Amino acid sequence: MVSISPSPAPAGSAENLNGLRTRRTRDKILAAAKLEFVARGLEGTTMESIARIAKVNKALVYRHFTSKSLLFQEVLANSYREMRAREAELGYSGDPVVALDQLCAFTLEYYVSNPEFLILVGIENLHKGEHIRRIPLEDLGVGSLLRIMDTVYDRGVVEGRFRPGVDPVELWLLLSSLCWFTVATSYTVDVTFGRNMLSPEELATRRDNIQEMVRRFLQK
Amino acid sequence: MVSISPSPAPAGSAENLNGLRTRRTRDKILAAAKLEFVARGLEGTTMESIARIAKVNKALVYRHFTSKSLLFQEVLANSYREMRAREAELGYSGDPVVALDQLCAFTLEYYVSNPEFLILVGIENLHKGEHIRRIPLEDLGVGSLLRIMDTVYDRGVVEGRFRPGVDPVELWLLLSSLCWFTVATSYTVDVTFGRNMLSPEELATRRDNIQEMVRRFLQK
Amino acid sequence: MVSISPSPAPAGSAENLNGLRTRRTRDKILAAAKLEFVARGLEGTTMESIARIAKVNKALVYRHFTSKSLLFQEVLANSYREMRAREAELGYSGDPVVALDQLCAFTLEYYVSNPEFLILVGIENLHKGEHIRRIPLEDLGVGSLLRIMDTVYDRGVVEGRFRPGVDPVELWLLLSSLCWFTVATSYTVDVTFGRNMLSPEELATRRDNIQEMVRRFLQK
Amino acid sequence: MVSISPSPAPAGSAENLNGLRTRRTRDKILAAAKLEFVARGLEGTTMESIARIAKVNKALVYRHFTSKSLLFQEVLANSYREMRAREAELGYSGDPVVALDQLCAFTLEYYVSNPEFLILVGIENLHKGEHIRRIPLEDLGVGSLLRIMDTVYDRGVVEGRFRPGVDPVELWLLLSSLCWFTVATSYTVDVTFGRNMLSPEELATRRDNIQEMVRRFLQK
DNA sequence: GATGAATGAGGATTCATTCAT
DNA sequence: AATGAATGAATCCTCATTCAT
Repeated sequence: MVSISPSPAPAGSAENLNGLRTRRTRDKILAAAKLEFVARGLEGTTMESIARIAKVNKALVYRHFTSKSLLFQEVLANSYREMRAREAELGYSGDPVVALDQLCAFTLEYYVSNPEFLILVGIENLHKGEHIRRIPLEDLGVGSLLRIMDTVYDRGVVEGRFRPGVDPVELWLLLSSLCWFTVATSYTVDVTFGRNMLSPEELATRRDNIQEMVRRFLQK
Repeated sequence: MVSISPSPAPAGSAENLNGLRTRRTRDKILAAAKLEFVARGLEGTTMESIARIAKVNKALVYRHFTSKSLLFQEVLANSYREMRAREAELGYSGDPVVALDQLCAFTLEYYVSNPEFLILVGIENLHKGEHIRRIPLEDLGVGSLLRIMDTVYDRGVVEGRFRPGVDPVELWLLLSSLCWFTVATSYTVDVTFGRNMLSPEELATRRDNIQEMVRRFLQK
Repeated sequence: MVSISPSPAPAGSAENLNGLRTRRTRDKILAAAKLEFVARGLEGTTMESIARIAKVNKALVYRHFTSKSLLFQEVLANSYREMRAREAELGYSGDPVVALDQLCAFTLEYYVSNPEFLILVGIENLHKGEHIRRIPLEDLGVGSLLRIMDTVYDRGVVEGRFRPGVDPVELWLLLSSLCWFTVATSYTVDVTFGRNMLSPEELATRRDNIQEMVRRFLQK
Repeated sequence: MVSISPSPAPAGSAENLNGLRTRRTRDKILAAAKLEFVARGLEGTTMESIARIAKVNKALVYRHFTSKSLLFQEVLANSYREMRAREAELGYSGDPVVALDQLCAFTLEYYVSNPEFLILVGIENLHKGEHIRRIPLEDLGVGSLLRIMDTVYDRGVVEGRFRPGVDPVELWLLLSSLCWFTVATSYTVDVTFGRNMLSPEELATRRDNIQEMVRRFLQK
């Protein structure tokens, strides 16, 4: 797992250069791998194509990541980390109802804008979670999200705007469900219902409905 | 799944016997293929293993289904047909609110009991819907479902128990979302949230919450 | 292991033709594999080259023999079988002393003329016997050889020409040792002693000395 | 094996320290290489594993030995040198018959205790002697051995205890053969004859028989 | 309809070796 | 002397698919 080294090394030192070179190579490979895994799936992706896209030698990919499985694991971990980082950046309103709306909007927005994340997670679920299981929990870090859920919900209850007795995790899972499906099943829904869930108009409606639904769910 | 026609054939008729044999062979292959596709994914499944499980020759699989892609398409179509058949069997209450609860419960129940369906659909979405696109629409037949949605919703509106202005399809997509996620992301949610969404207790809570959510969504 | 089918099939029958085709293919592959294993060793040999020499598709080699390791095992088993067959053919003199001479001469001759056998066995010993361990014992069949040893030695003792108390197996191992080294270490002996043990003159001397040595070993 | 020169170097001399370091590095690599070549064969051994075991960088192995082939050549040369050193140490009895017995015992003992030597030589013969050919003859130095053979045999002839007319080299080759086989084919003999030639009891019998055989071979 | 044999095109992984520092 | 990064060429094995019967 790449962690940004906080210790600045003397510029020009061999160690540093090598470190930098390594970092850059790793990142190039990770980017190429993500691209391919998302586009072609785990089995559909070849180490060859990853190497080609990253413009490095195939053997180098192995030197850095040991196997396709571990490479996927790394890509997955990175995707979780990225999402966590985004969440952490967000500033939620002090008004719990507004904050809830923001949360709905952000989640839908994030899923729609980052379908790769859903695809990777979809792949992982089809593989029974065998990769995610090996990722250190802190790398998945849903902690910040749960803190947000807790804060917003508690405040809403305290202010008398939300009914008590709802499990914030459960609440988030429901909220997430509503956004997830929109992206994760867009192709089959498109064909079966003749409805493109990802068109701007549909998305706007969906966002409104999701917000409405969640809001009503918490009303007293 | 194609079920063996119960219509009695004249005993001893070679043609008929052959027809039966063929039907049975097709079904054996389809069953084996479904098993494998669900267990190993599209690329993870080999025609060899399908043939082995179906206890037929590999070339025979080709004779019947032409290619792996078409075989998957058939398996997928069958899964949709099967679900449609189940829906058609259901009897919904005359009370629209109760009917809505039943619909929520049935959908969650069906997804949980038939994760293969979600897996196949998940695979299909990861393949950008390239197979489902080629299935005749009437084979997918969501028609009956939509009729049910319309009927229930309209009655609820007429009876003054549901607010007007909601799109029944949209309603169903939201309802489906809430059930889908539970099954489709169970592995990753298990790891990230340390919560087994498929445990009986969790499922009961989830069902209650889904019903509550949908009910409130339609309240005036 | 190819065993010659004793049940004659109707000529022209598909089953028979397939069987024949299979047999011929197997044999071609086995011959090519033996050639390569002997020339390049186990790791030095590629399945590719075996296929090329046998003029069949590489995948076919796998269809027939599953893996390089099993293919080597088969080649090894065949070599043992061949040698056993040769021994069985031999007619030994009724005079035990003469028979012993014949045995020495035959063994040296066989090793010299079939260095592939020694090479394969050499490879196998370098691999700690991992392949031969899996060959059914009857396929290795040293039985006939041991019967010969017993017979000749016993007669010699009975006739008062050999001293008693020698273990026939031990006797054979010693005899074999003397012939084996000649072939198995010819390259290094050639360089270190500047002596080509496989030249005709050297071989003649060696044969005489081996016979002399074994004869004297059994003298009363 | 190159042993570290005991000649004391001026303390603190950088050059000397470097020389020592170099020598030690070479020796570590050679030791690791021998270990691996013996355990996995020439093709089975990777430069990577040698470097890992020697705890040095892979490129350093190349700096010191240029190629795997040359490294093997060096390991082989060292093994020959080592054996020669051992022989030189031995003190043989003045009684030629006793000396002969000692020679048999020593050779068998040495082969049994140093199977790596036989394995390396076995590998080399499977490679048609391509490495040993490039080793300077004096490094292989069988000279001392031959001098011993000559001395012992001549004395035996002079004393009238050995028959004349035997080639001492031939004599040694026969003697060596009897010991060699015991170690070099132990795995296959174990399986085919169900007899562990390397068990202590078997070894004792073998030693006795070899001595008996050689003794009788030289008797008048 | 059904089968066993055969194939071409990969695909993951490894390895001896070289390069830059 | 010593190292970590990088590479080109294989190598074993698999698989969807076709052929001959």
